[in-house]
Amino acid sequence: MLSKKTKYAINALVYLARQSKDGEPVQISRIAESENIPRKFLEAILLELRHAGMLNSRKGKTGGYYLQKTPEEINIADVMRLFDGPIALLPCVAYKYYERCEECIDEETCGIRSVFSDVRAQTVKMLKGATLAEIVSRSEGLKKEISRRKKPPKKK
Amino acid sequence: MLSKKTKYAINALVYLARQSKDGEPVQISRIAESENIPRKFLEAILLELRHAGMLNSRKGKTGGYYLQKTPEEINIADVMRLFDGPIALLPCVAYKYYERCEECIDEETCGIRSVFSDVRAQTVKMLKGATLAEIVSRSEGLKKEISRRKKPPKKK
DNA sequence: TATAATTCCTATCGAATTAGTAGGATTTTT
DNA sequence: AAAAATCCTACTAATTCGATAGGAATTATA
Repeated sequence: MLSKKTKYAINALVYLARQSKDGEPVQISRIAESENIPRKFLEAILLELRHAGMLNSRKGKTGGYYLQKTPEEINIADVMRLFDGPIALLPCVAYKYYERCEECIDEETCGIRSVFSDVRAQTVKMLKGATLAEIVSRSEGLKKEISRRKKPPKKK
Repeated sequence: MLSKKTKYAINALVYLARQSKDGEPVQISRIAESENIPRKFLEAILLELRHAGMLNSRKGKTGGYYLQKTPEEINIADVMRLFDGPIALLPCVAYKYYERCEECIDEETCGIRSVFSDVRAQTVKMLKGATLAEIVSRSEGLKKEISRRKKPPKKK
């Protein structure tokens, strides 16, 4: 499961993708209240996102955070790696965080590894496609579908 | 990432799928040595697998563990759920372990949830297909491929 | 130029989880 | 009766998670 940190990070990023028109900074406390995230915890999270180059900030009285990249360039895979580490379920199939399984007898012929290698490839593919833009778009789609269902079609 | 417990469990199960001819029990200490798993830890793991109905055991001098189901019937998804809980990355897209995200504002229109729902579906599908039989078969396939590469084809 | 409001940053903390270990009870074969 | 295996409960050290505290630095504005 995702850590709360990662979940909060994604929610904050999506919020910024929606809110910040023309890149105007949004205050931490505003994001925290809107997204039900503990203020101080969010502070630490946004800081890390800035260090990772996804966000930028302005200090002082009119300060706040805003996206450093476009919503198309920020994806869930990168956010997850930043806070939770590898997406792979086994260290021996991770790409950036590769590590041999200590108990492993023969990595090359390991059927377990083969399975988890496939799982990782599929998952990474899907999570890279999950950009902030894609998430916002999906949400819009869901809203439309629901309002369509609530207003039943007129009789002929 | 998988816990060591889950990894050990899978390795032990695959070992049993390979070793136990005609369902003869295999001793814990033998599995532990062969698969590089701490003896006492493995003891606890096998016990859980028995309680879950995947293994059975015989006590006493000629005792040990053996598969309770066929290698086709035991899959990685079930083992992971047993030790690590849900396969879903968000509680709100888990099936058996469903839980609302506390911070969530509207589950129905959540684009994040939509993405992770897809990821879960794909992952579960792959992990259910990953039976002990499939894993052993993949391993055999890999062995053959390697030996083919080492003996280069004869000249015409 | 003071001050109010914001981010920046380090340190700390309690609770939960992980990865085991200890030790003896129970069961079965010889 | 002894040997050898599983069964079962309890414990523990180390790490991670989810946060909080408190103040330094920065910036707009009265």
